[in-house]
Amino acid sequence: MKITNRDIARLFYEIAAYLEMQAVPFKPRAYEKVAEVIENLNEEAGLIYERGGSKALGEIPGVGVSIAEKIEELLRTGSLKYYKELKKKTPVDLNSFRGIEGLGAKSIAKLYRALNVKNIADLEKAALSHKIRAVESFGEKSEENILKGIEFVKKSSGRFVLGFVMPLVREIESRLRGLKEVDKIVVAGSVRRRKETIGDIDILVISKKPNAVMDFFVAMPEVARVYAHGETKSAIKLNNGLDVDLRVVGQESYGAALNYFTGSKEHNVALREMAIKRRLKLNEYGLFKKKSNREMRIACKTEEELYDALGLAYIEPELRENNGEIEAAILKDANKKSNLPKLVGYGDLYGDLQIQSNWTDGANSIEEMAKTARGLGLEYIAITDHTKRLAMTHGLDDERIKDQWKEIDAVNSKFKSTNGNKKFKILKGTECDILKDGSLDLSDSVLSRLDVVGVSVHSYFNLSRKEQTERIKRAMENPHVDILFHPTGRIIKKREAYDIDIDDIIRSAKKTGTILEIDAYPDRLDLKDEYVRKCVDAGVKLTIDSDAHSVSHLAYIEYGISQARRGWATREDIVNAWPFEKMLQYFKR
DNA sequence: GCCGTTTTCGGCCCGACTGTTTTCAGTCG
Repeated sequence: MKITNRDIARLFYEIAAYLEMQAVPFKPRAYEKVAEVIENLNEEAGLIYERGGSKALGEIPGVGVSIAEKIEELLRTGSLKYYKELKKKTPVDLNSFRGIEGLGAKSIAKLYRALNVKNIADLEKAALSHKIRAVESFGEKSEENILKGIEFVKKSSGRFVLGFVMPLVREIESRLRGLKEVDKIVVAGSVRRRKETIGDIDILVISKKPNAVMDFFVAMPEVARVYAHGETKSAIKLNNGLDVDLRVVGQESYGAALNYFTGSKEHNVALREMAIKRRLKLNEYGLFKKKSNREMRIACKTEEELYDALGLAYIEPELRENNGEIEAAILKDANKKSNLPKLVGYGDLYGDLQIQSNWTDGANSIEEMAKTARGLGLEYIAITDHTKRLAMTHGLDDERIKDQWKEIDAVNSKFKSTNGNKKFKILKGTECDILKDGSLDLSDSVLSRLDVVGVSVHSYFNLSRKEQTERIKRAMENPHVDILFHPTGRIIKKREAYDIDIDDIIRSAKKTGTILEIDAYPDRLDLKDEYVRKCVDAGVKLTIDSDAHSVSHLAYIEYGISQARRGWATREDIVNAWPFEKMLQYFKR
């Protein structure tokens, strides 16, 4: 089995937790740090090792002699003795506890020692029978919080964050595309609709020799289990727990099959009802018309044909949730036009307005972030490091941020001198903390000198709905504030959004001219699609930002665009899809 | 266990909240 950087990082995070359980000093931080570095590496550790052996591994920041040896052992044998020994000492299933807020390694260790709690099922049993409150340093309240956490985990389990599994999806797709027996391939299902989390992967292939495709598919190295291995359908489970279905259809039903397997179920049901009204029948094999006791297949080679035959404009996959898209797609007889919006496109963004650098908790320098962004085709970025309230990130204060401006000026003039014709600009920005009372973490005089001011909440998540809403509204009323970053604070599968009145926030954004962000980081996607649509309807402008903390995160902006499209947003709704000067004019002056 | 040097070992992002205590450990960002 090939060991990826993700595998190594995950193992090191676990080692850190096991060491933490034993109260080993400092080592946990060392493993955590190196896990983070490896997770964000641009090159696979396996390739680095092939190129330069353990010496090259040692050049990775955070990797010393001991960790280089461990990576080497992992790459060569696929497992790690040190990890196994640690796990033997406290044999708890760490992954099953992930997502339970407030329960860290030390607490898990205590519960294991006192009650032999090894996984989330044990934990739930212990909490329900009130055994946890009897353990030292736990009480009634902690028991309650644990049960709440378990509820949250149950709700989000079994699903995968789209942006985190997409690299694997694309790898499998391109492998299959490379087979000579494959004529056409599309990943359908919720991946194609770009849902924020996916339950499984549905792949559709056109092939005249399906057996060869299926044999290859079930024999891939990541396959943990084969559920089915047939001529038209195979199903597997990957070693990361993700289920993948592969279906082979003939060219003649491709459009209908793609539509059927893309879903959503609700969208398909509504389409079938439309077909029935027109005396047609729609299924995964085609759209059929009855003619003198025989069924005739009409219009199924492409999805466009299919929709057209039903009197509809083509509906983008991101909209197919039966949330009004079918009604909007109805073609009016005279000019064949529909009410569907022209969605913002995947190549439509000019810039990125939330990026962290190594001035705070980012991994790369301002110049490195800028170069990578320019390589991705962007024309500008804003550097928006944290402010001092976020002590852990060594957030900037009124003085340090001025030092940062000097560096930004220097990098900007460097770009100018070395790239005369190609324009690229770094804007001076901030991700300024909103304090408990809605005031801001930088002075107004500093804020007024920035090109772009983003504000966000990182503390006091538990305020009442009223207090939290008022707090954020007060921040938006500040005349220097341009953007509210990740407005609801949710982290998918990890943390619920804080309690706010989103409609009130949107009204206030409209009134104050504040832009709301679609944070594109894969497990944030904040605002979510439903709220994006509310903004679009209310005429509140949006921005799509990567929230990158390293150069490898800059490409995440794609998932923010998906979220915007799922929220029916057009180019007109997204300020960083506008020409630069037009966007600047929209910012509060 | 790593790093940065003061080349051989001391220091390691830190402040605030929460729930448990009654002075603090654990967790989070």
